[in-house]
Amino acid sequence: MDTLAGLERTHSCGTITGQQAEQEVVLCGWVARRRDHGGLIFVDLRDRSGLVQVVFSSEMDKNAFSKAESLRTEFVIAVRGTVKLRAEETVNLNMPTGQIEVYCVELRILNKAKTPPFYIQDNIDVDETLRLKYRYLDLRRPEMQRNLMLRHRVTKVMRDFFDRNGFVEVETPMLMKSSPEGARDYLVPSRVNPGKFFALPQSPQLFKQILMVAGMERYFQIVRCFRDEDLRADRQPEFTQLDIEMSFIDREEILNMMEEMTVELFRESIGAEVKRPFLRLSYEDAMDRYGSDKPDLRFDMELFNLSQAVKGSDFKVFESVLEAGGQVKAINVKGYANIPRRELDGLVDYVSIYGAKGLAWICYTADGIKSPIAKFFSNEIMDNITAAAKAETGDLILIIADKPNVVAQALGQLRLEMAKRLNLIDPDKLSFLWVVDFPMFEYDEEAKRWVAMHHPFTSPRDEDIEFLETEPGRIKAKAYDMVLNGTEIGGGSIRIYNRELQERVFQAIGLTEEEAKAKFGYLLDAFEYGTPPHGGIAFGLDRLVMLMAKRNSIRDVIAFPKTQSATDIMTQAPSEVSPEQLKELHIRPAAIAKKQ
RNA sequence: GGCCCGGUAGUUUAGUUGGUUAGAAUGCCGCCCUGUCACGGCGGAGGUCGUGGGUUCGAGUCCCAUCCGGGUCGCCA
Repeated sequence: MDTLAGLERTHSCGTITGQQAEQEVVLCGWVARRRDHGGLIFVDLRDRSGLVQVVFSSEMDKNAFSKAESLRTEFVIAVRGTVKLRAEETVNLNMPTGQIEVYCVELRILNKAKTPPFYIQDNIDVDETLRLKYRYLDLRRPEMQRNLMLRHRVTKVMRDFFDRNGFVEVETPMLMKSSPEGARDYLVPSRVNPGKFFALPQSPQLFKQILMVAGMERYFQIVRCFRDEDLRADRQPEFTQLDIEMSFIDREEILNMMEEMTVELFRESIGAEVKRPFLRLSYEDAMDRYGSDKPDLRFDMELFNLSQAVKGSDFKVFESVLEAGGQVKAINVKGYANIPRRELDGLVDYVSIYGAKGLAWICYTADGIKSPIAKFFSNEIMDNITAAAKAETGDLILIIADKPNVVAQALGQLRLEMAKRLNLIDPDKLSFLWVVDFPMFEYDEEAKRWVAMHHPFTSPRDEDIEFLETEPGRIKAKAYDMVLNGTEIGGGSIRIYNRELQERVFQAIGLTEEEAKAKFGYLLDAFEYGTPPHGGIAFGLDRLVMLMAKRNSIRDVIAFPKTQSATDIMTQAPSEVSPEQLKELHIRPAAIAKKQ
C-alpha cells in the first residue's frame, strides 16, 4: 500500500477539460472501472466531481503499469499524469471528460477494497435493505451525492435569504417538555430526575413563539424534529424542518415573503423559474373541487357535484345517501370510456381503501351510454348528469355517493390514481399554491371533543372569535399551507398573542384551566409581558428536496434514514442497553423484558 | 393494529400440475489481449431457495407460524 506523501491533489476528476491539455495533474479517487487490454489499461477514475479516463501503458511508466494490473473496483488511488487530448476516433461523447484522458506516470494505491455488493452507479436495481446496510457505498453513487449536494445548496440558499432579510437563526432545545397533544413523543429519561422524562421536539413551535415575546422579531432555524409515529415513503421519525417566525406581520406579509424565498430557492438550487403570485384556494374550495387539502394542480379533472342532478332517481343507493345528508360526486376521466371491465372492478377495490362503499360508472361510448346504473335514471336525470359532467363521447364518469368526507377522500385519491394511469401528470411542472382558511377545529368522534386542526396556538379569524363557545365548527383559522404538486411542503399560521384568547381556545378543545396551566402555563405567562402580534410557518425540508430531486422517497435525500420499522440497518439501532444503564436511568429491566 | 407486494449464487432474476444434478445474466477469480469506455476471447469457482415446523415416497413449489424489507389504511395537534 502506498501513501500520499509528496503528492498533492491538483484537480478533481470531473472538472478536467482540454484547457489542461499537456499539463501535469494529480488526481485522487476510486476506481470505477478497469479495462485491461494486456499492454494497455484504462481506468475510469471517480471522485465527487465525476469520472475521467486514466491510461496506463509500460511506454509511459513501467512501474505504474504493472501496479495498474492489480487494480480492482473501488480501490482508492492517486494518479500523477499528463492530460492529453484524445485522438478524434477515441473521443467519448457520452462522458463530460470524454475529450481528454490522463496518461499516468505515477500510480499510488492508497487502499484496497472488497468487491462491493452492488454497482456504484446510478439507476441500480437493488434491494433497499442492501443499500442501507452499505450506506457508505450507496452514498458513493453519483445520484446520491447529487442529492446530498442539492440538499446542501437548498439550506445554503435558505440561510442566505433569511440572513439578508434580517432573520436570526436561533437554536432551540432538543430536550424539552412532553406535550401529550398530537403526535407521539420520543421520550428521554432523565438520570438526575428519577422517573421524569424529556421529550424530543416534534417542532420548536412554542420556543419560537417565546422568541417573539423575547423580541427577536425575525427567527428561523433549520432544525431536526421527531415524531414517534408510523413511517411512510415521505415520513421519517426524525426529519428536518425550516422553521420560521416573524413579529409585527399579518398573513399577507408572510405569504409574500415565503413566495419570494421559494422563487429564489428554486432558481438558485435547481435553476427553475417559479411564477408569483401563487394561486390561493380556500380549504373549502380545495376539498370541494379536488377532494384534498393539498391538491395536485398539474392536471385538471375536478370533482363535480351530482347531488342535484340525480335527485329523485330510482337508484336507492343514491337516494338513501342523499337523505342521510351525504352527497353524490364524480370525476370525468376524459377519453377513457373504453376502460377494461377488469380495471373498473379494480377501481371499486381501490376506493374501498378510503372507505367508499361503492363506485358507479358511466361510459359514454360511441355505441351510446353504458352503465350498470343507467336503468334507474330517467332521460331527464341522465341529461342532467351529462350536462353536469360536461360529458362527451369517449368519456368515463366515476361516481361516489357517501358522507362528504368519504366522498372527498375516495374521489380525491381516485382523481390522482386515474391521472397517474393516464399519464396526465407532467413531471417537469411545478404547481404551487396556498391553501388558506382552514377550519380552526375538527370534531374528534372518538374523543368526543373538538381538536385543533393545525394547532391550538393558531389564531381564529377575528370575525369568528365570537363563536368560540357556541359553534367551534364554523370558525376559520388564520392558517395556511404551501402545496407543491400535491404535497404539503409547508404549513403555518398567524398565532394567538393574548392570554385571554389563548385560554378560550384551550377551553374549546376541552382543556381545563388547570391542565392548560400545567402544560402551557409558561406561554400564557409570557403572553402577559408584551407579546407582539406574530406568525410563522415551517417547511418540510426533506420533502422539499425530495421533490426537487424528483425522487419518490424521502430516504433518498437523507444521508442515513431509518427503515419502515424505524430501525437503522447499518448501525443496528435501536439496540438493547446494559442493565447498568437502565438502572442509572431508574428504569427497571424487568419491565422491558416482560414486554418482549 | 389492518390490508397488499416481495425474500432463490455477491447482485438482478427464471423455476410449469410437487419429480433427475435449481437455470440465466451480470459480478467475481485465472489465463490471453495496445485504443477500450457496459472492451473482447477462453476457462473456473460460486446456492442453509429468509427462518422454524408440517403434509408427502419426494417441497424452491402446498399448509401453518415467524423474521426482514417495501407500499398503504389507521395514525401523523
